[in-house]
Amino acid sequence: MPASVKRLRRTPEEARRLILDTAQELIARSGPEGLRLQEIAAAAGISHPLILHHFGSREGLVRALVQQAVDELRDKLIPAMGSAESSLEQEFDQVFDAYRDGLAQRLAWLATIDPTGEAISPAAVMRDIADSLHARRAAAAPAGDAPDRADTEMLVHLIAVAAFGDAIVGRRLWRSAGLPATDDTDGRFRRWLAALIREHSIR
Amino acid sequence: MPASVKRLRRTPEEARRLILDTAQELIARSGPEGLRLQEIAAAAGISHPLILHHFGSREGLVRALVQQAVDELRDKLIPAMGSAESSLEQEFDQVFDAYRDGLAQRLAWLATIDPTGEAISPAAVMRDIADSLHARRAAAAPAGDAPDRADTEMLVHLIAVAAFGDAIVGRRLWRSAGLPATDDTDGRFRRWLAALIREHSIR
DNA sequence: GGGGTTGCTGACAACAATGTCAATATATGC
DNA sequence: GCATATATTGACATTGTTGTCAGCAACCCC
Repeated sequence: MPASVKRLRRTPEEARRLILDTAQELIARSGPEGLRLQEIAAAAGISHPLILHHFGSREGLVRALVQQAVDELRDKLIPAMGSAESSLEQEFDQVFDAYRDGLAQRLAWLATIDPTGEAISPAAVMRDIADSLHARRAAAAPAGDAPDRADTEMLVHLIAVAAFGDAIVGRRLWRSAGLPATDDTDGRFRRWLAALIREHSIR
Repeated sequence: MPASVKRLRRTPEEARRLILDTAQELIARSGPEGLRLQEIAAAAGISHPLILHHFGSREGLVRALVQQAVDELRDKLIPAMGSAESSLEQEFDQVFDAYRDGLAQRLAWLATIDPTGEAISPAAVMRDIADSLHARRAAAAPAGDAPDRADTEMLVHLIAVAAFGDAIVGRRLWRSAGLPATDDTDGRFRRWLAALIREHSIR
């Protein structure tokens, strides 16, 4: 009759991971609007006070989710834009794919939660990327015709905002343009953009 | 003694406008996350059941807000990209400015609420814009060298996603790049992008 | 194996949010 | 003026959500 209740005991790190991953899945599926502790707990197979135990409050969980999204973006973007060997087209695929699985959605959520952009650490990701790309462009350019540093910064900015915008409203826009919202259309846009950039770099 | 309670009686259209405008302001200020009927009512100087009376439910209000955002974008974008006389730089300013006052934020909210993009009317805005721009490019091009229609579609898509992405994460990215998040930086990016496009169009 | 640390849970408290309803005030038409 | 229609509201019901707390159970260390 003791009905011995088996209870799983995780390390704090495991528990946090489990909770964050579950919350992330829920956000990717139904958006951050209805992110409830009970729902996360049910999906993760735990009780909701456990979330409060590990994150202190709902806001603590939100902060952790946002921080994870920012870290994830950085970890994907730096290798994507830093590799010296891959072609521009391959890099673009990596950058655009980095936003999949709801990452762009979570970042957009962050933007609505924190419109001013003060809450999260700046983390000079873009500068690192610009540094890396600029070094490659300078090396590739003919002697005496080194590209402008500002030009590289603008280029990085364009790729970043375009990839982000495309991830969020791209499909919608294709439909609105009367084109099929398919992977093929996505790919054609990436290749077109790569061609545009290459054309500009060569001058 | 009767303390005759002055009661303002609006037309249904006026009431809906008041509610929508108030809600919109609140969203622009503190994001759509904490959009509560009581809060809107307090800011508008009405009681919260009035909102339910005019929109049926909270979801009805959200639908109306989203529809208004889409309409607003269309009404701003078509004249911005359709005018034949203005320079590319002027057009860009109009397109980028169209997202101000929280419009981009509301559209991003829409994207998180309705990830698939089925809930709202497609409204072939992008096709109309592409049509208009394509006609101008064809007219401007030398005979026998008409630009590709697909090229124009890609161009419109690029401008749209870049402006949208810039509106949401642009400032954040500039900081991350170590550049000042100012109007000047914004303007330099727009002009740089305009130059890139012009360079491409001339070929 | 005994004791301490702590991950974990069920039950409850407190509050907030949407939605309902009867009543009231204001406009309009006659 | 009077009656009708309806915009508007205060009070209430209901439900859901975050947060608290005491106690239970798993693991570690001696």
